[in-house]
Amino acid sequence: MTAAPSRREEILTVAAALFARQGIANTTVRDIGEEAGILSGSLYHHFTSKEEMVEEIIRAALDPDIELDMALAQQDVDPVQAVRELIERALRFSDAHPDVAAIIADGRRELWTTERFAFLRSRFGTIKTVWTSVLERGVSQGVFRADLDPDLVYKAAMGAISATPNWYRPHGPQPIEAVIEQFNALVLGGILR
Amino acid sequence: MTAAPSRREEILTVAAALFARQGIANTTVRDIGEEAGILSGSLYHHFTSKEEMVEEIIRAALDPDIELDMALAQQDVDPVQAVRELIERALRFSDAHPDVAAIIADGRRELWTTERFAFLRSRFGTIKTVWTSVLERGVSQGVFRADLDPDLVYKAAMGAISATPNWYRPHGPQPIEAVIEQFNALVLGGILR
DNA sequence: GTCTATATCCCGATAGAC
DNA sequence: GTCTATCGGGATATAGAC
Repeated sequence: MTAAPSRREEILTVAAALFARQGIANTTVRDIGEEAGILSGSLYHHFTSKEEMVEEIIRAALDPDIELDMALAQQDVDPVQAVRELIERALRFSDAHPDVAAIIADGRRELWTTERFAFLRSRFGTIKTVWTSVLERGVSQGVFRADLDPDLVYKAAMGAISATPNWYRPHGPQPIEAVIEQFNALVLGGILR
Repeated sequence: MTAAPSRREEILTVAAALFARQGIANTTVRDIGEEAGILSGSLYHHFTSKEEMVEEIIRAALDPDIELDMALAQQDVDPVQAVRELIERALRFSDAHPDVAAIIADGRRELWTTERFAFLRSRFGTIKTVWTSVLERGVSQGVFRADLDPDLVYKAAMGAISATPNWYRPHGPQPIEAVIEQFNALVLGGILR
């Protein structure tokens, strides 16, 4: 019962695929027009700029679960279980929104330094805070190794997760659950006392 | 007793810094000229194209230790020790050649799809083979977990390592040895039986 | 070896007809 | 809502004087 996609949404879908495959800067508005069956000039009836398309693509994928981010942080949840959920949530995002995951990972430098995408920095800042506070709690509870550097563990784990768009394909031979399983074993094995 | 750098080398040094900071596509030959104290047109007396600069920068950093890559693979080295060395070698590269590490990580899509940089694909293909064969040997020897997926472990570890240029700064507060130590504990803890 | 000057191309974006 | 036509700008690269 999904409503028929508006022309605007159709265009964003093909644009997202192009941005993910070729990178934002290497995708021209003429590319997008060609793929969408429209002339590049006509795109500007729907959008005011290419940047606006990028922003809308990213926001559409990010917005739905904003409120879930903080849930695991300050609580009295088991740190081990919290780490599992953080890993699963991040990997399921790459599975559900592979184009956006690729766009964010690949366009990192470009997006991070553009005023328009400041919301991305703050969003990932929040995610980092959640990770490190969970890790710190695990250390102080003696369930994670005492010599563990929460900041570095976050960077390493997020680095590995951010790279998944380079090789993971949704609906491919490897189910996302298997990837989650391996990541859980890898990360938890690496940090448990 | 290092020889005085040639003009060519001077230019490549500032170009590498710009490519690492701004990305290859976002760095213009005018940027490079300005930073090197030369006009953009004059750069073409030294180089035939911007691509040539990129290639020479990468090759200069990569070439020296080509022959060391295969050393750890087929041997009868202890798999645990081999993993330690693979991690250390990769991280020391990011420490010794931070600009090139950043250029390769950030320019991945662009470089990987350009004929001129096919040598990069083959180079990293070799590295992957070494990692996975070491991991497989560890599994079959019963020292690594039996359910471990060598391919995925390589991708995760390399993803984390490739992201280090985003946050690690040579000569910064954190010595590379500390980073190596943490990565070793993290990865080995994650894969040991 | 560097500068002056510019060719050539492609990009994002706009204006107005239909 | 799409097309025709094009502007204005910035990119790589070149030609020839000094």
